[in-house]
Amino acid sequence: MPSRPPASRPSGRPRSAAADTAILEATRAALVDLGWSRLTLGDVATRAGVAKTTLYRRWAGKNELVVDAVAVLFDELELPDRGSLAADVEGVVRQFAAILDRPETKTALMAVVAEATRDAPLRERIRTSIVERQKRLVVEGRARAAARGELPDEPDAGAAGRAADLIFDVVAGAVVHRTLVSGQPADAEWARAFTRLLLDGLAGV
Amino acid sequence: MPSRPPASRPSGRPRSAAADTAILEATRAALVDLGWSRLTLGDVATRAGVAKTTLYRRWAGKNELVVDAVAVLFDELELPDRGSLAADVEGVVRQFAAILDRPETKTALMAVVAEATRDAPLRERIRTSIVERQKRLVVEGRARAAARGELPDEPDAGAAGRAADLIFDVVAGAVVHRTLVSGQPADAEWARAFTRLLLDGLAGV
Amino acid sequence: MPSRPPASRPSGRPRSAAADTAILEATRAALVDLGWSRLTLGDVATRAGVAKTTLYRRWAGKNELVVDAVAVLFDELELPDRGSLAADVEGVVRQFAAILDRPETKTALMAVVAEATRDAPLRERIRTSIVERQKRLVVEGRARAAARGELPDEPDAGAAGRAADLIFDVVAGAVVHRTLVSGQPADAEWARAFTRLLLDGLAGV
Amino acid sequence: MPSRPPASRPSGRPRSAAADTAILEATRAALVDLGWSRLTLGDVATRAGVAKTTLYRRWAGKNELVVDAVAVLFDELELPDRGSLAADVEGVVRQFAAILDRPETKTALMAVVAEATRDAPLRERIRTSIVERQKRLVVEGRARAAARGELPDEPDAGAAGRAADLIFDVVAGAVVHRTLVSGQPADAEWARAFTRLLLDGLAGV
DNA sequence: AACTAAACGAGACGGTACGTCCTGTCTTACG
DNA sequence: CGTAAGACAGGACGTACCGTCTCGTTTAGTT
Repeated sequence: MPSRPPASRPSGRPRSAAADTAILEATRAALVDLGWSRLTLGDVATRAGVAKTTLYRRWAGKNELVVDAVAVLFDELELPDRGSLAADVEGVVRQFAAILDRPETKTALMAVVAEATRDAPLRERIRTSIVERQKRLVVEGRARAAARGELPDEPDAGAAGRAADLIFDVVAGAVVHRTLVSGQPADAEWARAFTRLLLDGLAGV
Repeated sequence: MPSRPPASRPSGRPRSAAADTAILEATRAALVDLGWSRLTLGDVATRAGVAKTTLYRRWAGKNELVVDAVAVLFDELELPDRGSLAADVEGVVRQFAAILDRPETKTALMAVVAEATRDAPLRERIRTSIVERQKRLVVEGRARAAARGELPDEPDAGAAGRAADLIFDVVAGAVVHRTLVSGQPADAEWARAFTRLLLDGLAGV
Repeated sequence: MPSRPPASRPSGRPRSAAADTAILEATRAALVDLGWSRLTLGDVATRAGVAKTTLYRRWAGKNELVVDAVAVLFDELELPDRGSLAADVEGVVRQFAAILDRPETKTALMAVVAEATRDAPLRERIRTSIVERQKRLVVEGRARAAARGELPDEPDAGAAGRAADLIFDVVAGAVVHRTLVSGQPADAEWARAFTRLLLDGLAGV
Repeated sequence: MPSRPPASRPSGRPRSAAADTAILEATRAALVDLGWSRLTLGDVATRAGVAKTTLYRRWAGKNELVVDAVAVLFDELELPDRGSLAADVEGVVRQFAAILDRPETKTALMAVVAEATRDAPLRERIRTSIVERQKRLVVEGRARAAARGELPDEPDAGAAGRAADLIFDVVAGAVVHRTLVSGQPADAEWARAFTRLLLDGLAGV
């Protein structure tokens, strides 16, 4: 994920692959220890046993580095068939909450989102590295629910996409807001209540 | 909102009230111009025509100052009776989206939330200054809907509180996620679709 | 000697005089320990117990700092009446050689002269801080010799100035070249031989 | 002059002779453009169209390289018979002044001398590459003057050597000090005045 | 009207991190 | 094995802010 030079002819000494992974691991460790705002690239470099130049050769700055360091954590999310739409939703909500409960994601996610409000390339990086990548869960879940007959098929691809976007924003937004803004745990009880609301709507609560 | 000294004997020159408002205005202006991360307290002081000491006498640091400067913007939210629960929800969603579209809130809100993940007093300040203060909208809206017969009464106060919390996280989280994380506009069409989902649930979409 | 801001109204906290002297002393100590090329301003600041900013607020860079730190050492030169022109010359030559034998002058003098070849303000600083200030020795010595009848009076002030310049360049240049370029000690024997050459010329050797 | 490896078996690809001269020329060009302190070996390598490794294989560092690059310039000095000792001295002084007026010598000579104060091998390199090599001029000039009967013969070789050292330091030192420390031109008038002083001594001025 | 005590502007202070530059070494592929 | 290319660890650079401090100067409310 670090920016590569034009992939023409690799002349000179090649970049160390070990450095890449060491830097990303060091970044996550530093996030845990220091949080986003007190994390410094000099410290990350030291932790990784790497010179600052090596780090700056690969990433433009703190934001880009942190996005890459954190993005991979969201790939843990999976959607095993739990038998019903409600169980699937509840399951993924609790997985997502668990990831957001980690100190490295907690401190980093909102920070890079904040930075991204004034930095379009960073916004794009977040979108492709995190948002779009996890949207698969919604698509998969809806397909499974449709196969079970719990939801109607959606023949219009455009409408299906918009619906997936909406659902993703609602689910992810609710969990993020609960844990990071309201500062309350998204525990089992909350996941159940949220799932009921999502499936049945306000009237059903 | 700036921290006052123990209100014992006000001896010596009193603090300038003009300085307070000048500082908060300068903070919002600096947020617009520079964004959160490039805002510096020295610059805010200069813009406000105030010495740095004056600023630090009132606020502990950047985070506290920014929370105070931004919190007031959310007080613009109101809930006029638009005739139906759906119209009320859609209205408040669009108001909230409009506030989040301002450059000063956009850049500041997620930044202070990120800082708050490692700073309990700041978390509390956000909760009381912003979150709890706006939760009134949910309570009011539900009461009105109950009066209209659109929603059942909720006799249990505890359950009502939990439901309000949940709904607030879902609504606010969805709008925040849509605009700041996904980076898409929460426009009229989206507000309508979100309202339908919130009221009728997934099955109804 | 550090550059002062326009001496109008001293507003704000005044500069620490202690910092000035601590920095200059630290500079000389660092020159002794490290030599000119390995001296770093960060290290000088640390030795002086001062922040780098404090140092840069007063001096534009390494060269200016070192000139000021070293210039004062040349003020030790004096010209007591030793009874004859030859004795006076020999005395001042040996004093000058002793100063140039110190590690801090040895490493610093030629270095700043080298830098000055591409930096007119620095050249001027060296001229006024060191060269012109010590030229007094030549003027004084010649006056004394004239009083003794060893040298003719020089009625033309312009010619006297040019002669003083020439003599100064010859004396200082010879000692500097002997010690720093040829790398030989300007000891008593050499001082005597040089004095004889200066007074009597090549023919007399 | 670049350090050669033990002259055993020249196995493998031989070193490029063209590289040596290209590097020395590039060094002189860089000295003219940048001066000593801003000259970097990376830049010299680039100018010479050579890799840094090639450069480091031949010279230990900046100082050694610069001494070699500059030393050759002093070989231009010659001592044609100008008919009298005075004319010979004045001629060589003006030649030497002309060489010191070049930007590459001006900036480099004092810099390497300064470095040499803390680096014995470098000091030796300067002595053999520059100082001792040019001392021939003094020896030759004195011999010619003796042949003309302007100076007495010096039968004692040791004394002759010491006298040559002294004269060299006086002449070279005066020109260097005049041009680089005092920052004044060693022009024709100055050369004439200096020559008179050197030949006749202070009393004769 | 004079005194007192805190707030005020200005800006220097000791620090920390920045992102860049250069050094001297190394690791590739090529000749 | 020499070479061009360029990545590497290390370390200094000069700048920007931080949050604190020390000045001299207001500005209220006592005395």
